[in-house]
Amino acid sequence: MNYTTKQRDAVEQVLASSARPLTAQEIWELARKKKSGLGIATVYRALKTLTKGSKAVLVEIPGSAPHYEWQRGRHHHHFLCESCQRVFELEGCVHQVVDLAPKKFKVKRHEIILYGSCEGCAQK
Amino acid sequence: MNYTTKQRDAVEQVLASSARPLTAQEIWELARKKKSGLGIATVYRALKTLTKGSKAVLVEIPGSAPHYEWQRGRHHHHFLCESCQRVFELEGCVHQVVDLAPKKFKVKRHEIILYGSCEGCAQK
DNA sequence: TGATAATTGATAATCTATTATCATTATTGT
DNA sequence: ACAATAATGATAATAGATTATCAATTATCA
Repeated sequence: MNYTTKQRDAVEQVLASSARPLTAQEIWELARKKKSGLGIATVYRALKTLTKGSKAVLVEIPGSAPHYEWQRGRHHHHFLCESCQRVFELEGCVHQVVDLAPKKFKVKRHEIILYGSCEGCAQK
Repeated sequence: MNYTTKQRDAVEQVLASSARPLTAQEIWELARKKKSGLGIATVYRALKTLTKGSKAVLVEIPGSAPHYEWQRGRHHHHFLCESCQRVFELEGCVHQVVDLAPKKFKVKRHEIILYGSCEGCAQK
């Protein structure tokens, strides 16, 4: 009940080799170069399997389409370039942000999202 | 070209008197108590006018429906209670978060979102 | 008060990402 | 190679929030 297929391999390879989170569309465009004829539905099916297995993570950034990123384990945050619309991973964290909550609130997780221009777009 | 109506007043009053961001549905339910028969479309029309005029702001939190909050001017962030699904405003900020971006990136704004349980839900 | 133009309520339509459907094709264990 | 079953591709369908449409109602001001 879990065959190995070229379509799944293609999706997994695309995600695993990307330095930044990608949209389902981007993944589709890149993966179909490895497996022509690949359907978008199969991309979603593969993404679903990967996220359920904790191999990939859905990244939701207000103001942009849903992105998917390979699960590399380390805690990090994101940057959305409002010019090219690409999402970048940011290293590190400012853990003190959890102190912004009232003392009686229980903070389980947090997100820090920066918006602006990436290196390439900032130069123009 | 801008009549004063009870429906708009109702929507504005609901938003302006709420301590936390509300969804369009919540605003509708509260505002129709002030103006019976109020339609959801009118709520959206009022929200659109208010946000365009910078009197209200759309608050998007991954994992929850869109919320709207009255524009009170002070910089702040949000907390989503994953139990009751309500969004709360948090006072203050940890400005160092902007340093998470690579030096050549230009950071224009940022969002900090905390997730967990609000006071009421944490007790249960 | 009346004419004029904006607003409203009900609801159909839209939008975008994702899922369901189903006939066809491919993978697996024997 | 073969039967059994899972995976695929094309596309219709779905979901949730918001917008468009349009006849009926209402605010405004001369």
